[in-house]
Amino acid sequence: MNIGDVARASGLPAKTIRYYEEIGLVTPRRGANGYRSFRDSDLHKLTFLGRARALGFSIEDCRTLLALYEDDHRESAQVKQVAEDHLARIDDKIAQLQGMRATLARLVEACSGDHRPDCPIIEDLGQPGR
Amino acid sequence: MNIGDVARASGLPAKTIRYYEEIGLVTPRRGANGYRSFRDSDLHKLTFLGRARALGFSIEDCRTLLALYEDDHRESAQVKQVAEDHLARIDDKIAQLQGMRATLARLVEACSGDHRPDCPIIEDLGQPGR
DNA sequence: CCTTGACCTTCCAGTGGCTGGAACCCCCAT
DNA sequence: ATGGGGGTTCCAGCCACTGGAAGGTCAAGG
Repeated sequence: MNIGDVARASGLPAKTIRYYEEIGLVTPRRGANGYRSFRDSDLHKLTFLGRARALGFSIEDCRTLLALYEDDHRESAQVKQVAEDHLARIDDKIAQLQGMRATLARLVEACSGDHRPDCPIIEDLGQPGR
Repeated sequence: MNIGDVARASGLPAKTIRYYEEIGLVTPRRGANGYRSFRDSDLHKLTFLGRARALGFSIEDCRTLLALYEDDHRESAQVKQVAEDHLARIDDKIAQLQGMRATLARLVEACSGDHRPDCPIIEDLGQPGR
């Protein structure tokens, strides 16, 4: 399979696949013409990566998960640990965004949004604390 | 005021303040020794920026908001528009993260997390579709 | 006067995870 | 021979900083 084929099959852009090769996540062979030649196992890996990335795992997490994916002697506890850590980070992010959202929503609601310059949003941003 | 003073007062790292100067968000004067010399108005701007950034506004949004902050003839509708757009982006992000969270939490729960290799998380990631 | 140490300066490089573009090669159909 | 749709490499850029090196400045203490 050429890069275009695996791109279509995995849903990843060809550019991303080249990048993944560059950082050592996949190592396709090369044909006589210099083209990358992907095996089924490469496609599986790329699909795995696409899915893991879609769940927000970092590239380094993906590297770890991929190693576990390939390792018949993995312990599910290792996988679970990575996933739980990631889950905690997601929760942090959500909490942070919800904090912003709450403040912002309050300000937006308080702003008349008309032709006058008075604006609670600007006023709040001008305040040091909170 | 030197950069250290405004850094303490605004809560922004000195590095960040230099960066903000570089991209034209603040333009402190310079003393005879080459040191940046910040006026009160500069400090106000930096505080404003710190607050806006903490609410997740992009640098470009901050540039716009800062211009409105400085403009006595602004219309609050302009400010509100920027804030509402940002709010919508935050909501998108929260929704996306909650989607990830839901999937991930389900998988984590299903994983026994013991010494055996069988793992629903890895299995799910290995699946092409959702 | 000299040293120390805290402060300031600039410049360069790196982060994460791609993405766009230029310039070029390869292969097949017309 | 030509055109189009693959493929290749390499370089630059995105965002918003952050770290570090190498050096200049200033005030206090010995």
